[in-house]
Amino acid sequence: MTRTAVDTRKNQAPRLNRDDWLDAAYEVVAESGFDAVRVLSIADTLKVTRGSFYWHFIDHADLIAALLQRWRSREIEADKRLQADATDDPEADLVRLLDTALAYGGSDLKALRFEQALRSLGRRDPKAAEMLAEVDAVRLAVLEEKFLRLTGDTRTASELAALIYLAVAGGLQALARPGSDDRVAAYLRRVIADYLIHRQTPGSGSSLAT
Amino acid sequence: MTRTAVDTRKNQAPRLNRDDWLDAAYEVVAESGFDAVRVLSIADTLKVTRGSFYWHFIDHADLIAALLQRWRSREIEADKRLQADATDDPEADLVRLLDTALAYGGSDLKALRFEQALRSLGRRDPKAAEMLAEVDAVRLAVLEEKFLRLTGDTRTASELAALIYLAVAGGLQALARPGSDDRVAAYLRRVIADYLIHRQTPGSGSSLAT
DNA sequence: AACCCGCCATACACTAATGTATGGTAATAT
DNA sequence: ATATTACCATACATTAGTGTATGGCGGGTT
Repeated sequence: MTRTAVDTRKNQAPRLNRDDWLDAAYEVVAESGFDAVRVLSIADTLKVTRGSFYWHFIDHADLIAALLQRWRSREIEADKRLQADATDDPEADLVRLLDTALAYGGSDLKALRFEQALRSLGRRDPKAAEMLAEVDAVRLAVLEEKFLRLTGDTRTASELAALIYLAVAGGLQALARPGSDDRVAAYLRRVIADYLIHRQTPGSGSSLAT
Repeated sequence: MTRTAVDTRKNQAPRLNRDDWLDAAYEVVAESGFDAVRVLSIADTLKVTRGSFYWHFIDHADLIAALLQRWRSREIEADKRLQADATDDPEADLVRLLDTALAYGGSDLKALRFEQALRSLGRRDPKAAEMLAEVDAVRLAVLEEKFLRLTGDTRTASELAALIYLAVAGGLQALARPGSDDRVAAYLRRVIADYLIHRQTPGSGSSLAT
C-alpha cells in the first residue's frame, strides 16, 4: 500500500509504478474479494486519478491477470525457499511446514485472505483455477516427499499429504474468519501434528475449551 | 429454477412467488457468487421484469437476507434429520455422515458451491459469518457426540471432530472445483475414514494414481 | 534552450444496475 | 357486475463504473 517507487521529484508525491497499483489491488482483494476491485476506488486510495491506471494497465482485466501472475510466481518462489531449508528429519520438517502454514494464517492474514478470494474466483475463472492447481501441486509434492521418507510407503505418503493439505486448507478457512485468534491456530497446529504427522493419541498441549 | 407456484391462469406463464426468486438467486450464487446476483439478469431468466421483483422484495438487500435465512433453516433441519437416523454404532454413523457430506459434493454440487460462496461472503458480511458459525456449531456437535461414544474421551472427541470437519471442508473445497470427478470424492472418503474414523493404516481401496 | 518522454489530470461518452412511480390485467371477492 | 387484490410491465430518474481522448507538467536529453 505504500508507494515504493523511488522518485527524485522534490516536495511532491512520488509517482506510481505498476507494482504500486498491484499492491493496492491486492489489499482490496484480501478484504473484499476480486469482485470488489474497482479502478476508481483504488485510484482514490492512491490519491491519483484513473489517468494513472490506464497508463500502467491496458484495462481492468489486465490488472487482474497481473495480480494472479505475481501471486503464482511469489508462491512458487516461497516454496523453493522452503525446500531449501530441508533437514534430514522429515518429521521435524513437516512440523515446521505446518507451523509456517498456520503462522501464515496468524501473521500474514492478508495473504491468507487473498488466497481464499482467489479460490473463490477459481470456481468461475479457468485461468485462476489453473494457477491454483499449479501451486497446490507444488505444495503437495513437498509434503509427499516428507511423508515418503517418514513412512516408506508411496501410497500412504500421498494420502497423508493430501489429508494434511486438506485439513490445513480447512483450518486456514476457519482462521480467515474475523474473530479467530491465535489460540485457534495453536489448537489446529497441535491437533494436526498429533493426528496426522506423529499419528498418535495426543497427550500434551492445551485444549481449546479452557 | 422451475416455477413452483401453482397457478390457475389458463395458457399463461404461472406467476411467481418469493421462493421462485430465491431459487433463481440461489442458482446464481452457486455459479458465480453473491456479488453476481443482479436483479435484472434474474428477471430475464425468470422471463419477467423487475416489476415482479420489487413486488416480492423490498430491495436487493432483502433478497440476500432472505436467501441466507432460508439456507440456515434448511441446514439446521437437515442436521436434525441426520441426528434422527442415529444408530447404536457411532463408527458406522460417522462413516454414513462422511458419505452424506461427500455425496453432497458429488450429487448436490449446487448446494456445495452455494456454501462455498457463502463462506466467501462471510469474510465481509457479519450476518453471513454469524449464520455460518451457527451451522458449523450444530454440525460439529453431531460429530463430537459420535466420537465421544467412540473414544470415551472428551478432548479426543472434540479434537477428532474438529479435524474431520476441517478435512471435509478442505475436501469439499477441492470437490467444488470444476473438473473434479467422483473418483476424487471416493478417494477422500476412504482416506478420511481410514485415518480419522477407524484410525489405522489403510489397507484396501483404490488409489487415485491408477 | 528547445525538445521529448513518462506520468497524470480532466472531460466526455457509454453501459449497467438499482430503485421509484404509475398504470394495466387477470383472478377473486362482494 | 363491480370492486378489490395480487402480480407484473413500462418508463423514468439516478448512480456507479469503465474506457477514451486529449491536454498539461516536471525532468531528463541533446
